[in-house]
Amino acid sequence: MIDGPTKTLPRLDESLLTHMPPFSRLSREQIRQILDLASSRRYPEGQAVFEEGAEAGRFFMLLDGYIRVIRITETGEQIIALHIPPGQLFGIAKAIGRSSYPATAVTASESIVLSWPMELWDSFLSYDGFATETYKTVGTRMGEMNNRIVEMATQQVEQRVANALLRLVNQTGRKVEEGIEVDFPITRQDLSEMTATTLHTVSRLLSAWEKAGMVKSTRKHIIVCDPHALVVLGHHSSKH
Amino acid sequence: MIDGPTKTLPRLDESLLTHMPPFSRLSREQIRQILDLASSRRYPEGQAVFEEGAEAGRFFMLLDGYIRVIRITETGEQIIALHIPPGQLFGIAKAIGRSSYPATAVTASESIVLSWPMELWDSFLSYDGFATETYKTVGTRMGEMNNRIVEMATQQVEQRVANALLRLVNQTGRKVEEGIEVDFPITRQDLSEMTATTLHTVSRLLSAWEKAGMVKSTRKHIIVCDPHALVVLGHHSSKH
DNA sequence: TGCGAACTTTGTTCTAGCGCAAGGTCCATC
DNA sequence: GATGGACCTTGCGCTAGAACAAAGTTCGCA
Repeated sequence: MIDGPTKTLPRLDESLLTHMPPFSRLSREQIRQILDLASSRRYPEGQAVFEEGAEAGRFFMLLDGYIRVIRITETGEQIIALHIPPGQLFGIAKAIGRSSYPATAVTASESIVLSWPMELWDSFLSYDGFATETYKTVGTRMGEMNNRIVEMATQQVEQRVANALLRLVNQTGRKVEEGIEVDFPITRQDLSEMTATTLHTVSRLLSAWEKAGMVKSTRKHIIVCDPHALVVLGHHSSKH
Repeated sequence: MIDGPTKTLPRLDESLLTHMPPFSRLSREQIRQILDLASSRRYPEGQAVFEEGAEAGRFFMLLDGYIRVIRITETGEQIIALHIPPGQLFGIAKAIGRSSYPATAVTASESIVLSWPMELWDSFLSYDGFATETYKTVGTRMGEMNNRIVEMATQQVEQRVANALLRLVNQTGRKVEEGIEVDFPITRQDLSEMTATTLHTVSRLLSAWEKAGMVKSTRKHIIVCDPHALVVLGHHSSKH
């Protein structure tokens, strides 16, 4: 079966949303209403869901997969701003008083996404708990950005990469035999775009950490074996 | 006359708020109500209005002066996150779903500040235009943080300092005979904390720019004479 | 009017990590 | 099962800018 770009998948079940924070205080009927207004769509890995600067016509909830929020400079460099795990809203330009998307959203792995027309935003705000949860999300993301600025301003590359990797496994980690694995395909290049360094430096660091038994990595996969050791590295004072 | 810490200055005039965006759509009576609930206070230069991590008991509006939003690392380094010009709300933790302040606010020059107990926040949200303007402010600040991350990740020190200086004169500049002057006392150290570099490097850059006739600076004062030349410097490609 | 603290300048040395280069490995596709 | 593209590794030299150092300047205040 082939899905057209904005086609709806087989009827969505209420249980999809009942445990997602923005909707968790709603009744089954309310959730039914919300689902009936939603489009759902599957995106293969690496697809753009929306582009920076485009008119913010819809807002989204990630049901499954991972979203990478990126920005691109005039000179073509990519910066990865954020990874979004399942269960979160994204593309919520209206929540920060914008009418266009401030960044590009790309799937980091195959993903299932719900979306609604932005015209419905104001009506969603009146659902119990929705506004609160939304602004909490905004606050969290702001906090993350802030921490990132502080990190980039004060820490060495090794510490930044260690911290970025820790954040990834904390937020999106999947337990495997040897440790905790980042739950989506990730390259050295990706990590370098998250930490403002080069893929070469990331590669060298991962090699060194692998020799020290702290991580294990293969093509596009990274397993953290000894998180504590990474934490130590990450806290390692500052530029002294 | 000596003001106690939370004392109210002589009765506040409605005209103070009528042209501030968050309140500009309100009637004279509504503004009167709001002012009657406010405390106003004068802070000398360099005073903390609130500290990172403290319980967010009040929210604020800057009437006059400048606020510097800073964060401090475990190792004691300061990062300047933002400067807030008169007419803006700050310390609005509730707007991003937080119960504590995410950063420290210090006056960059002598300032006059209104404040209200955070318990009033929800009631303020129902004033026409207040919520919209507030979330726009949040969005703008998020955008600035985002740009800063991109800048730090892709640009050289010289470009970052040039851009930071341009932003300062654009947002807070005062026209003087020789050009545009930053409207509050600012040291090389401050500029370095805004751009993740050292005061030495900033000093060298300013010296060079002064020789080239682009700026004029004295102790704690910087005048930009040739903004266009700085713009050119700031856009100067990237790390190539 | 003289002292000390805060701020600024400028020179020199040193290094983290980037740029460049080359080669290796994995994987999809035909 | 061969070809090409995407991804990864490693070595080496170089440079932006931090660190270190020392002296000069401005200002508030006793």
